Amino acid sequence: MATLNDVAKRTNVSKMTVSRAINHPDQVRPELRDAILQVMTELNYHPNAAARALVGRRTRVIKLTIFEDMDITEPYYMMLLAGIANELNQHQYALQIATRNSYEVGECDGYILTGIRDSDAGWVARLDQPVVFFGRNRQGYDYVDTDNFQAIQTSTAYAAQAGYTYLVFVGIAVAEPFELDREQGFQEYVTSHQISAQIIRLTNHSHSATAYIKKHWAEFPPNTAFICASDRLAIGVETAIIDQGGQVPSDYGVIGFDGVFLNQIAAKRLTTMKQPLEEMGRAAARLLLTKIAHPEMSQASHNQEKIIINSRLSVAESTR
Amino acid sequence: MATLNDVAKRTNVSKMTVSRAINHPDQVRPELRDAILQVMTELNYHPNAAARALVGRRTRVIKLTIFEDMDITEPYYMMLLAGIANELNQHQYALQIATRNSYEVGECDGYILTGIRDSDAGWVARLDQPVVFFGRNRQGYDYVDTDNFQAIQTSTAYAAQAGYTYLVFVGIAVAEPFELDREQGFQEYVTSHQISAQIIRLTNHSHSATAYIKKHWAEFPPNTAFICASDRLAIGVETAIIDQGGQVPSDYGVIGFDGVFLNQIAAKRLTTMKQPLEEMGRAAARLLLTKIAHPEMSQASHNQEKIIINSRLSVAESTR
DNA sequence: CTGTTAGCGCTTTCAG
DNA sequence: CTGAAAGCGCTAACAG
Repeated sequence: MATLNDVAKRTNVSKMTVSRAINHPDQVRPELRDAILQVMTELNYHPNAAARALVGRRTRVIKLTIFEDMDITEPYYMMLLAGIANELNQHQYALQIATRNSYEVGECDGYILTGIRDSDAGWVARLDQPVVFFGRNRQGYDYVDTDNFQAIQTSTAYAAQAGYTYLVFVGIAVAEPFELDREQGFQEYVTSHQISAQIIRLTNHSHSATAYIKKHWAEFPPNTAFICASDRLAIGVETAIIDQGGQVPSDYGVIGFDGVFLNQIAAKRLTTMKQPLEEMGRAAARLLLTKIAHPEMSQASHNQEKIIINSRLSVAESTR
Repeated sequence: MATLNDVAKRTNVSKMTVSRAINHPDQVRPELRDAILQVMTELNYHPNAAARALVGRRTRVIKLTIFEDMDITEPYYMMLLAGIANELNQHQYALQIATRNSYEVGECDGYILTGIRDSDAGWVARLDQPVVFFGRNRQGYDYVDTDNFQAIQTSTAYAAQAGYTYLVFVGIAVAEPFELDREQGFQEYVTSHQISAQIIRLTNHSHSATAYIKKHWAEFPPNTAFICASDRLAIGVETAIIDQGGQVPSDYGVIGFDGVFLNQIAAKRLTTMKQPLEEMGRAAARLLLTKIAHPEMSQASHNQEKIIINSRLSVAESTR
């Protein structure tokens, strides 16, 4: 491994000049600089990250939490991760994966947190570096999210306008902000438009939905649309309808949420509220890097920074 | 941030003694050691990773490649990642995500590679740290994999013994070792047992399978079983069969591959060859850490180290 | 068992 | 524009 010194000797300058050629190119005579750069590639020189981190107190490492209880089989997280990684890489930052046991192994310049539970509040508050959340949170941390309230209103309005006269919201039985926002979006829409509707809450598995819909089939006359809080639930609903002999989309509509992958797998490709996760990941990374670059910003304004990225209804074969 | 020196002063010893209390506890008088440990927690001292990396020439960082062209929506990768992260964390190693553009930002002690294409051969060969592949490879790198040949033979044998008399292998149209092994496993089984069979190759999307099966429906008499190279294809096959009015599993059997997640989503839960991905990830991490700990091992024996982890047939509702 | 010395590779002063 | 000195936090190697 070539060091700064190796390059310096070969070029007959001090290592400081080489260092400057890298970090402050304008402070070095152009021809000298070019000669140095030349030698650097010849020697395949790469600055030692540890040494830089030691002297500069910045590691160029960002940590992202991945927890076991996060249902990591959701392709969701991988898309996020890819978006974050790509954005960080453009800025020469590395992405490290943190788990509950390892968030303190090795230093970093900032954290992107997702899947945090109330019981994590303690250590999260003690983190000594800037933090960005993925998903709305009540603790006042900056975050990136989509507007869940408005997304479901859009889905619901679409179903209503397509002429479905009975609307069912199939939600996930968790008391998280994202879910409450979605339910509320549905509720307010059907109330203000005086549409017959009901809300059901299930565990987020396709078979929960299938079982529920079959069991309560009598409650769902033709011209019912199901607005689901995830594609996983939507697939289960679709399976149940087909199994009962219902016609999709002519008699029954199904709308999912996420649009990462499962919507493509469904027998009738799902109409779904598609979250631009790659972009959301990038936005989280950018926000964090900005906070790192401007520490005063994080301190001065105590108000919570929010980046809301719109989801888009992707219309397919499960609605008319 | 407390440093070694802070702890040393508070304890009235030299910082070397503190260092020893951490790294070579047996070389420090027990009572002194306990006092030091006590002060360390009081001061919330954590060794600086950069300083250690600088002096020790080991970063305690492992990089895992995640490429855009890897179809990262496959929950597959996330499971792998989780397994690797968990194992590394137990050994106080951090996991970093590398992309094609960023594999050289920051040092590491080793690489776990997956999704590598022939065009990557150049930079892969130039990596100056131990490497473990995920998946069999022709370039002679150590790897972790499941026995694809034998896994498909098991699936095929299961279908035959269940009394399905016509067997169809639904493969993925790529010329990768994993796929060739699977096809060969099928081929050899049906040949040696003189079973009527055919092989088809499709892009790995459920709708490719649905479309193909519907179009060629006449070729598949009752008592046909489909052995698929992925759960994604299997779901598509199942959808087609149901759509054509075929009975699963009484007249038609479907067997998938992977068993991560999609098998649960299918209308009839899939019988599938379940890869223990979390365990495979852990195994890859362990193998790599062993190579790092014993560099001589990597050099001395030029033969390729292989860790083969058995997949298990998980029987559900799509076969009788 | 404990302390001293030296140095990992780099950058931030401060002098030229 | 360029160089010399000092030090980031830690540990290996040698003394005691």
